[in-house]
Amino acid sequence: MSSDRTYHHGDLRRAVLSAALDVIRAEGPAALSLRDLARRAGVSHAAPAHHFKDRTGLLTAVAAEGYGLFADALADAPDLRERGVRYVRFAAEHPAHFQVMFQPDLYRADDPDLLAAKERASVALRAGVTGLPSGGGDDARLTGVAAWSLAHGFATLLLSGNLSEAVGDRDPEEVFRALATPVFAPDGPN
Amino acid sequence: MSSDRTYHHGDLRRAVLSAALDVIRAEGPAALSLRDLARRAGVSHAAPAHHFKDRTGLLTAVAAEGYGLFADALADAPDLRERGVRYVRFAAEHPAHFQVMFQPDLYRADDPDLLAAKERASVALRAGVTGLPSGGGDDARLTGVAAWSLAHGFATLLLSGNLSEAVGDRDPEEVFRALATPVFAPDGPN
DNA sequence: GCTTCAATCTTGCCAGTGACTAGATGTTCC
DNA sequence: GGAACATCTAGTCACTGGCAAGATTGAAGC
Repeated sequence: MSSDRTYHHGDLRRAVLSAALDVIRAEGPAALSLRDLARRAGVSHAAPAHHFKDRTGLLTAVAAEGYGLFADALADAPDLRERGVRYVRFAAEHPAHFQVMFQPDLYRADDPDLLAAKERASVALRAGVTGLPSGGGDDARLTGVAAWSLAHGFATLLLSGNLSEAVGDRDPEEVFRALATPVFAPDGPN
Repeated sequence: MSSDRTYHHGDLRRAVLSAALDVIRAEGPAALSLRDLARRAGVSHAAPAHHFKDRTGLLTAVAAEGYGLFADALADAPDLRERGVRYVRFAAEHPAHFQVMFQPDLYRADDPDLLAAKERASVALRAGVTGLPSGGGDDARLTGVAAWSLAHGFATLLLSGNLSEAVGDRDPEEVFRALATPVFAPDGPN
């Protein structure tokens, strides 16, 4: 942070994006105000518009960045259960991104950058499901959706505060690993 | 709808609530505007405030109503899998309620009416989990969280449009029943 | 070095919104 | 029929998103 503010900010795009993530994490996407973000960055109220066009554009950028990070986080998971663990970990570490990503009415779903990142994530998510013992048929697809649902449900319930009682002060990842093991363990008990 | 509008609306509270559900279903909670709802109901812009105090109050009422309907929908489910099916059915039939219920930053979580309804739903959700073969210990709690996560994940992915490919034109309930059967069937295979 | 040009940022403006206040209207109950 | 109350209206204010016009800066070409 340079105190000698010049006319040009330097990296306003990242500054606004980061401030937006802070606000979303703390108060949810509904509390986002472009003017507030501009004030935090120390620029005029119309400056962010040049980088994001409008409020929806900003949220689209958040979602796109989120899907990119998501794809990276899921890559190279050894098995289905571990992929679920990384899914939960991503949600816990990037709650703002995660929240926006799965509320399509907040952003422009047809944005090219977003579509590309989402496709990358989709590939990373699907990889390995077809390598299950049940083969690559309809069963495998159902198994994939079940695994996705389990991880996604745990992640969203966690972020909405609905698991605070069940998880307690334990690491959410570990709780998920424990409950996921009997469900689709590659070599677990049962 | 009476065309002979009188000074008193008759049931403005329900009219605003219903209009709100329509908007949320179509465009999400972010698109809610109290003034728009007032226009739809044919009353002045400040009329809804008497029934809901403010925007947050309206969303609190939506969440409270949702938890009440939710508790009713879950009551008397024969087994854990069927409870999951009803969970998914509720989300599909009441998408607006469901969306708001699980975004606590939208409403006042300490509202008495809401807390009462949520407690009812919580009881209905937990009932039967302790009656599982694994007993009432920590395993049962994990199984309960797993079942909840599975149903909740499927429901939210469904509402966010992420399962349109996997579900196709089939009934979501049936798809869920199919994928849930091997996971925690009361008397299924394995 | 100087000019041109595009990118970035500022200022000013407008319509729409949420929230508040004071007052008007209708209803209920005695 | 009149008082007390719930409900609705009208007016206002601060704030927001979005747009347009202009100012400032940095970079590329000559």
